[in-house]
Amino acid sequence: MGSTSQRRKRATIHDVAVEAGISRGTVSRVVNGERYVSEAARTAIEDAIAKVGYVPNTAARNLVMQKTQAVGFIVHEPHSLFLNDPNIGEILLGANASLSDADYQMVCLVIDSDRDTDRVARYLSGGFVDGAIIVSARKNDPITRVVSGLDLPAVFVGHPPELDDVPFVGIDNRGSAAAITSRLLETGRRRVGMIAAALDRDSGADRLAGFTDALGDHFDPRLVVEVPLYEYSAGVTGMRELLAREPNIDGVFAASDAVAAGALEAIREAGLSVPGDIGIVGFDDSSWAARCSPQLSTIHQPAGSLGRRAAETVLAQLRGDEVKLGGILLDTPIIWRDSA
Amino acid sequence: MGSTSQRRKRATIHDVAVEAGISRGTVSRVVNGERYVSEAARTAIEDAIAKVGYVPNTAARNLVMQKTQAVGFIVHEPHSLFLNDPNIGEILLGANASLSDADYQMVCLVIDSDRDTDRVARYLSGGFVDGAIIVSARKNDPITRVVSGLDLPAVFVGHPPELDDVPFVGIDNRGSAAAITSRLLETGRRRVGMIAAALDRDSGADRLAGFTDALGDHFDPRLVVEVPLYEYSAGVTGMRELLAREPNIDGVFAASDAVAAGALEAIREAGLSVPGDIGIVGFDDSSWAARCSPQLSTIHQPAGSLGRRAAETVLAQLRGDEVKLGGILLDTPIIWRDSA
DNA sequence: TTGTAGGCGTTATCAA
DNA sequence: TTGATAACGCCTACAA
Repeated sequence: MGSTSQRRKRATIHDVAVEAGISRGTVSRVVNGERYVSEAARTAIEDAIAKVGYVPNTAARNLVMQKTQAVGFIVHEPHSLFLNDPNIGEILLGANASLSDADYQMVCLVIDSDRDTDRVARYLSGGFVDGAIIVSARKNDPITRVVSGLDLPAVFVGHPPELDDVPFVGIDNRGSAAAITSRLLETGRRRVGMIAAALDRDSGADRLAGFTDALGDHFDPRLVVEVPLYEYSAGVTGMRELLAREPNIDGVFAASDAVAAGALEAIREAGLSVPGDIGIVGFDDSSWAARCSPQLSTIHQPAGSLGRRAAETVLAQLRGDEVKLGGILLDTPIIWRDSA
Repeated sequence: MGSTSQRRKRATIHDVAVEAGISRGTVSRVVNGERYVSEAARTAIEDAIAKVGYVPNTAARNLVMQKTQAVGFIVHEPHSLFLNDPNIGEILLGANASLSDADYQMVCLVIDSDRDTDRVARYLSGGFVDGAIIVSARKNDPITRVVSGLDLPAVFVGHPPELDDVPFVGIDNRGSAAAITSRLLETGRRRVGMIAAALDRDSGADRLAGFTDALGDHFDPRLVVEVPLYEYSAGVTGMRELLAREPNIDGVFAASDAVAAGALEAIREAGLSVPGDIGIVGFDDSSWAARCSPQLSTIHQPAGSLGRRAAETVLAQLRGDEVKLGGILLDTPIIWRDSA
């Protein structure tokens, strides 16, 4: 028993016109709800539409209208990050909300291999979308090249590496990191270290820089351990390493909440207490933060707002508004809870 | 300083043809790498393409080719679920992998409101995709109606409510739930309860049914507490309730790993130990499972494979192959760890 | 208020 | 090997 039920050809405006005995022009008017259509014609056409099961072919419409009412949301992340990053989902939802309000369809394109990169580049070039929101671009990214070559209205979430004259929305990772580190210092901790992650990316490097800023003369490179990704497991190993290097450590800035959660685990397994023995702070204010015990003191990353602002920025470009190049930085309040 | 750099009109095949002094037909052949083009013509055209910055308009191509090489991946979930469900991401990646191999573009459409539903329905009808993969359809879902009205090649992930004669790929929630409950029973637990979640969905209802099956005569409705979603916080409250109803409970089947993780927290806060006092098992084998302490005994849900199989199923339909209606059920091995 | 016809950017058929 | 030319399905002046 197969599903081979003759896939019948889709009805076109022409079919409707024939069925209703009225010209295609008028059918088109009815479909698009325009004025100047007689009641008689309208009902006849509506009947015909129902009868032949007509549904407009948007691709054809786009071709003639030269626009698609769609915006691409491009996520370029390796598996593990895409699945674990607590922010991407919120950014996506925020962007979708704004786009949806403006009656634009968000089309999410996932890049997970070089083949994907090429195909997405083609897709973008193909005129399927009127604009693009790009999350976590890489340096020397073909996508970036395509976008600027086409001068497709686009906005980046996070500072695109090596690109300064493009609109982007992000946060001040460095300043935020410095702020929460200072706050941690103010609680009287003397030996504070950092589990730095993702140093190959702006966010990671900036958070480390902020940490360094805040420590000033007290900065001790031995108290910084580097891990590859913003991951729970990286937090565990990172913290173990830190403890090995400096058993008397009493404060830790983890590069993200997930890392902090892992660190908590390592501290617990070492028989130490938080915040008693060690004060620890994270970054993101993701669901990890409230779920840990004790709950994490952290930096709030306004992921939903990032998505919304990004969407609004491309929408503005689409409208033809002036858009300021360079970054829009959103606020990142410190959320002080129990872990420090 | 605005970004108002005259968005110049995109070059078309026609422009290239004029520039190269050759007909559009030949240009098209070059673009599509066909044979029977003289070297001279080819290089002339390639130069012209580079000169005018030509990039094919895929929308136009699709119109005439009557296909798009794209498949929609439709996620219909409320915010919190979409962000927290550990499976969706893996399903998406699995589907993308298969689609990518077949040189299809996956376009992910997120439905987050009624407006979204309508727009996605339009998008699907619009001829932008050749097929669709639908995750977590609702009963009486407009999307489902559109898909079947269009008879667009489609496959569901999970059993679509009230629909039996459509292809879908899923797992045997009921059997799996019964299996792990039995396994828990075999460890000698006498008072075992369940934190049942998402009973308004097939997966949730089936897991409860499986639990009931396994318990047989020993089933005690007082030991089942219902929570709305597969969430950590639901696990915390659910477990507290269970403990309140039956302080001597010594076994728990949580409807998902996230729920189990929450239950662990509630058990800890009650001063009880796992697996000493209470044995607990989960469902999903998501990242929660390995992250808990003790690590969770659970059912492995093959999310990546679900995505791949789903993609292969629509790809098969696209090829015109016979596709068996009804479900393909994937294996769900028990992963026995430390929590029971 | 309605019909006609041209064009959107490609591909594909068929002569040349 | 190449060039016309007709679709593809739709919108939109323009004319009636």
